[in-house]
Parts: sequence; C-alpha cells; structure tokens
Amino acid sequence: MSGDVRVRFAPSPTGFLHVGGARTAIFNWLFARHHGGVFILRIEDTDAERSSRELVEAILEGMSWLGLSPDEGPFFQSANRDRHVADALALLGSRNAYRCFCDPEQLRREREAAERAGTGWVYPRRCLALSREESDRRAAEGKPFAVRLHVPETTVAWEDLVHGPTAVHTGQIEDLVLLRSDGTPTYNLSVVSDDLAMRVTHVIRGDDHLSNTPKQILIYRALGAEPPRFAHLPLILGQDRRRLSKRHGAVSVLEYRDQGYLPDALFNFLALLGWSPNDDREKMTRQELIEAFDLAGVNRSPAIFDLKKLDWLNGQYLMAATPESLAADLRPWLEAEGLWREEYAEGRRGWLARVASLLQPRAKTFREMVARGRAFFDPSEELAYEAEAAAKHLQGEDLAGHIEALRAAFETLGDWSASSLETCLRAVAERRGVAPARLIHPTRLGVTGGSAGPGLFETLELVGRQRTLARLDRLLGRLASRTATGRGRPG
RNA sequence: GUCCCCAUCGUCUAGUCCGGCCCAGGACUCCACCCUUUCAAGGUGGCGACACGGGUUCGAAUCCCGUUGGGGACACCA
Repeated sequence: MSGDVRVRFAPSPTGFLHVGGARTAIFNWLFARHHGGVFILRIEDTDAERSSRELVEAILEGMSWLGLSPDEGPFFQSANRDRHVADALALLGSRNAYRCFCDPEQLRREREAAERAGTGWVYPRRCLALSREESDRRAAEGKPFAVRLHVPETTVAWEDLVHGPTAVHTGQIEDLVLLRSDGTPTYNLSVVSDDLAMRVTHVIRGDDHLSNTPKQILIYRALGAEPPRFAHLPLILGQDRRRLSKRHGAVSVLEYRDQGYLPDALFNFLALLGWSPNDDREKMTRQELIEAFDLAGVNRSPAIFDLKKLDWLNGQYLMAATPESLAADLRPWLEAEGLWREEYAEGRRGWLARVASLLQPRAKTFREMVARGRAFFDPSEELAYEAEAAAKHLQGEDLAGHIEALRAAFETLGDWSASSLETCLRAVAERRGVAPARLIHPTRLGVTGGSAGPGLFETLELVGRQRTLARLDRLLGRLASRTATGRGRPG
C-alpha cells in the first residue's frame, strides 16, 4: 500500500455548516477512522467578500458538536496564497498555462450574449495564439493578465471510488483561469495546490464537484503530480427533490442542536443517508459505523432528507440514554424556558431523572420533552386546560363530589408514592361506586392540563402532594362555578 | 443550449459488480389489532416498489441499447 490515508473536509465559510456538508465531513471522518488515517480540516476562505469570521466559527462549532474533530487543522486556504501563485507561475513556465490579456468585462459580455442565445460558450483561446515574445512584451509593459491553463485535447479518465470508471472528453472544458488578473488564485488551482501540499490521498466530496474533477486532474498532470483517488457522494435533496436549501426548513446542523436533537443521532442518521452497511442495521454506534464504513457501500443516487426518520432515530437515542444523562442534558432547555431550579442539580437530581425517565419514550427531542413535561416543571397550579380534553372529561354525575372525596383522601394519605396513590384512588372510586377511570381522567386534566401523558400515579408522585392538592382545588373551583351558572363551559 | 451523473415501496435502503437462492428483504411514515387509566413505548399484522420500451439469455431488479423522468455542472465564485 502506498502510504497512509489522508482525507480532508474543505468547507468554504460562505454559509453555516449544513447537513449536506456535515454528511460529507462524516464520510471523510469515517473513512479516515476506518483506515487509521488522518482527517484534515481546511477552511476555503479565499473569497474574502463572502467569507466571514463568524461563519468560520459556526462551522467549527457545528463540527465540534457532531464530534468531528480534525487530526490536522483547521488550516486556512488564504494562508497558502503564495504557494498557489507559485504553482500557477510554474505552469506558466512549463508552457502548460499561458497569459490571457483579454478584458474580463468583454469576456463576460460575450458569455452572457451566448447564454441569451441559448448556446454554450467557452473562452475562444484568443491569447493562446499570442507568440511567446508578444506575451512577454505585453507583460513587461505592465498590461494586466490572467493565467489560463492550456487544456489539451484528450480524454480524462479516473476510477471514481463511488461511480466507478469515469471519463470525460476535454472538448467542453475551456482553458480555465488559474490566476486572476489581480494576481489572486482561483478555486481549482488552490484546491489542487493544497491537496498536493497536504498529501491528500482521497478526495471525498459531493457530486456537485464531479465536473471539477477532470479540470483538477489536468492541473495535477500539468504540475507533474499524481492525482489522488476521488470519491463523489450523491447530493442530499429536499422533499421536493431539489437541492436542500433554507426553504426546506432547518439545514444548519446547529439548528438541529437547537431543536433538541442529539449529535450522535444526527451523525448516525446522516451516515446512513447515501450509505448503508451490508445488513439491516439502523441504529449504530460510532465505533460500529467506523468498522462498517466502506466507500463501496455508498449509493450513486441522490437521497432525500427525511425528517420523520431523523425524529424516530433521535427518539431511539433518547430512549437508550440513561435518565441521569438526560436529566443533565435537559438543563439548558429548562433554563431557556425559565424552568430550571438549582435544586435539580443537587437534592432533586433523582427527581429530575425520574421525570426524564417518564418523558423518555414520549418525546422525539429535548424541546418536546420540556414541552411535555410542563406539568412537572411548572410550579404553578394555573395550568391551562386543553379545551377538547376538558370538554370530554369535565362532565358527568357529581364529578365535583368525586374529586372532593379524592382530594380529601390524598390530603391525608400517608405514603405519597405511585403505588399508594393508586390504591387510594381505586378505593375512593369503589367507595363512590364509579369506575376508576371516572376519577383518573379528570384528575389528570386538573393536574397536567391535558389528557395524554405518563401514568397518572407516577405523575402525581413526582408532581408532589402540594401541587397536586392545589391543582385539584383549582379544578374544584372550576367545577363549582360551572354548577353555579347552570351549565358552564369548561375552558 | 452543452456536458456529466442518477433511476427498487411516499421516504431511507438490501439485492445489481459475480444473472437463477427475489412473484423483491429491512427501516421510517400511515392503517388495524394486542397491551393499557390516557398518550407514548413495545408486540403482531397490513398497505406499498424493480420508471418505460426493446434486446441478450433456458432464465434479468441484476447485462446491453434506447426513451422518459430527476439531479448536477458549465465564471477572472467556491
């Protein structure tokens, strides 16, 4: 084998880290880990106009949240400009590139005119016809020039690790600019120069770079270098089969963090988008993913981002987590809602963990967990009743009397535990000659404000006697006013 | 317009390289039932696909050609 595997993820900080980029990063990372290689992070910040320090930070933050720490870097492409320029000049010296004195504005107009006419357009190589002497003379005169690669008439072929044998005739490839007339290097040159300098062995990137590949291979060859191996990943599409964009909802990985998804779940989900192990495994640990990952298992067709499945997977991770770790993860969410209390970190740690264990199988995200756990976290007795649930459960013969009896029994109950509460409620129901459900549903509504949720007795235990009684009092008040007005409407 | 890529349930996919084990398997979603104080979770079952047309072959989801459909790229952006 010819040396160790070295791969890189090379985002340009012209936007946040979106799920497509994250997936590319994950595949690179997985490939490196699988082969015991090196994962390099290179920030392609050569477009000063569109790049920003904040976006660099956002990308770094997104990667670190996903646990994608680079073995080398982050490197900044802009720092390598001198080498890029030197490489371009070397190409000029070796006659693989030539000076182009054409006016960029003029070329742009020609291109636009061709586009309006509905035809393609490539640079007509006017300056390639210039003699060496003429070119040197104009340059010496100080005339501005760009440096263009002289694209030979040939067929560029490579063995793509995802697509298999791939070949493109250079007939449609124009003599691309390597150096702009202001002396700055362009993308294709910089990428090749850096990948070469960083001794990258495998370029794993999105399908949108497929058409850049022959251009870059041409640059490698002109530089007298051996190109790396290439692997092009299918793109991730939105529900409408178009390229994923903001219109499709959350596309930044940090948005998923902020919506309450676990990094391991997103990582797992993204790893399975466009790749699968050769079996039916879905929920896989990082170690399992590393062991199973293989570029040969990458699909060739684009995949649609399915939020429902992510929700399911995240739910699986939530259910697999220990209540203690969930309780710890819940803190920032509770803080954001103003529901955090210091005692949750101390004396009531166990209580929080128990609440988390009740919410665990019922929520897909942390955000949902906090929303569903309102009855536990909210100190007040003023919970709003869900209208539909109230209409359904706050009715029937002498409901106030039943609740009154239940409240009295609860007030003097010795052991405030789920099992004891259940025994107590069932006894009251029997004494009053009604089915337990006649008490259970109104009680749940009174204590939680809704009709769905964890078992009532566990709920009551954790809500505590004080709040339970206060909330039942409020319910009684509601029932009394209803009776007073004849037929009041709940809610 | 030109070039390139892709094509299995609504979605993610297994199977395609090395045709038969596939009247196509798993998962998400949806539906039903079970469990059950509700909602989940869990269990059981169901709906649901080889884009189309030609070949090659004893035999094709798998190989070849074409059509259609979808996507991407064509900058002195990255």
